[in-house]
Amino acid sequence: MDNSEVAAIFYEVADLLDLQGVAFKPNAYRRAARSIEDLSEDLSKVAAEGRIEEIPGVGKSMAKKIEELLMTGHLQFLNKLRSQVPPGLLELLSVPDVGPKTASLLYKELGISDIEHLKQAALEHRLRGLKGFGEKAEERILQGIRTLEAKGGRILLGDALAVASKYVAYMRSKVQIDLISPAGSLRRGKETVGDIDILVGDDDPGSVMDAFVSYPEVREVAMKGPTKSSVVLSSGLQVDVRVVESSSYGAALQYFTGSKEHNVALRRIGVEMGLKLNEYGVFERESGKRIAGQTEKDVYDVLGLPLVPPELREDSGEIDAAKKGQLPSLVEPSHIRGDLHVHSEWSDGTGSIAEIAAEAASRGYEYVVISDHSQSLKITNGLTPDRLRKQIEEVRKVEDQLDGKPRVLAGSEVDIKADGSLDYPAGVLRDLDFVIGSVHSRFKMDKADMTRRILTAIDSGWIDVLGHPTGRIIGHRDPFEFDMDKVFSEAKEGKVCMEVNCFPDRLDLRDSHCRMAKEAGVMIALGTDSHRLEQMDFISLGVTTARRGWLERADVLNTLSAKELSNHLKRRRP
DNA sequence: GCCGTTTTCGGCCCGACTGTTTTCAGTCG
Repeated sequence: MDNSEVAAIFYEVADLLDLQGVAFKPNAYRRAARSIEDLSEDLSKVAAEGRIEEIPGVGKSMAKKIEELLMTGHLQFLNKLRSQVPPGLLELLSVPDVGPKTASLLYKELGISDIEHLKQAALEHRLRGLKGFGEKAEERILQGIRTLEAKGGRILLGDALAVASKYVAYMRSKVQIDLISPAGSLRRGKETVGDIDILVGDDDPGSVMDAFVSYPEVREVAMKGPTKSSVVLSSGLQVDVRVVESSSYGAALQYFTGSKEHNVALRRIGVEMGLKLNEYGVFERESGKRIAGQTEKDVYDVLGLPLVPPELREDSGEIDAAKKGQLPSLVEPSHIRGDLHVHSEWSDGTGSIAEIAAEAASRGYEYVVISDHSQSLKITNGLTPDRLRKQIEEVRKVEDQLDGKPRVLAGSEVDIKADGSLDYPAGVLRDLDFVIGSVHSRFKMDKADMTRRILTAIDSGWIDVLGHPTGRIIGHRDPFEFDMDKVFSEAKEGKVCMEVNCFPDRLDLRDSHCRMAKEAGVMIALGTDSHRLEQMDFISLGVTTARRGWLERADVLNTLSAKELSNHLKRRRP
């Protein structure tokens, strides 16, 4: 039973308690579940060392339940709860506008215990007799079920950013707006987002709202109030906008950026100081006097904290770090001096080496790594040793023509075969400036074999970077299993970097794994895995992921200058 | 069920919007 399984069980307990109308406990379980998810070590290890109760939000009672889960794989308490709540009632909670109160009411009054029956009842107009239910409520629930059936999913950060910037540009074109910014999980840079939040600071909310709902791609206006509106786009994506007076913009931006848990923690600090936080500002409880709100920094200031970067606002240790003045100084886009993973037309990319080099130069990079696929990956037109030698000649030629601005490194994304050997012999690898080793096949190997496979590749001494280390494709392929602790410690030993593959549906390593890698002393290399020139933009998604993983400039390989990089690479050739 | 330089008991974040209410409960973020 791993951490995420224990967390999932606690979430279920919380929902079941909610359905029974139990107060406060549900949130206690949710808080503990979140702490467990964020834990950077195995729960079983924490348990073995008697440190379970050190997990935030876990006390005696939950510690016992965790131990029971780890020992037996079951939880009596959960079984009891399940027997008290009809199966299926849980799924009702996933319907928008159906919360615990409504779900229990539906069950008690109409015996409804799953979405299918709810849909039937709504279609037959059997809901409108219920207390608090009218025609509208019935329609809303039907609409909610349709929305759920239609999408249910979250969209990739890269896609959401594009939608948001288009939307913001539209609103700006329609009406004069003082201040506007995406907020929510989008601003925090989560790898996927469920909806898009936009915050506006303006003293004329009416016209902003009108502009907002007039966006051509709006399919449905779900709600429209004087300061808050919500629409569904034809893609099914929900977009919320909130308008506050410009003088409250900082407080509101803080508030709507979240995360919810981060904000709860901040308000708790506020309460201790006799302050009240809301989207309009920070107020003294006694006098009601407003003491901050213009900027986000002011809000954190009056709480005695430095400004916490949005990417860290997950209540996963950043508040403590802020209190102690130990927030990391995060890596920034401007620190990045090159792209370490780019495909050309030699394999399955589209750009020529000269075009890629020119693109890198136009981005102000000092270097770029050409890293096409190796020979086994036939489907990508992987390079035979012969073609690779020719490509290296071409790389040298282009670099000479540009007088080394940028430096163009001859690299390869070399396949790590099932036995851990590399797809080129040493004689070929020796001619390369930069080697990314990647697993592209046999993802379903068992954990021990996959661990051995990766360790063998690292131990070869040839690879500089382990490419997309977990192999996941967000929403399509789960990460493959291997012993990350072992791999990280071996990588540290061999001075091998882990990649953050910046491709929008990879982001691999992910944020939390970056943090683990840093703690293990492993450097991160950002590579866009570009197959077209414009995809080199993806570097910003990688920087965001690195920031969410608490990485600083010194943790990221591509913050080195060209000279430092080549020294680094020279040092570690076998 | 957790937690505490005000507390080991008594709190537990806060406000907008909707629908159906004739003053507010439920849901959401």
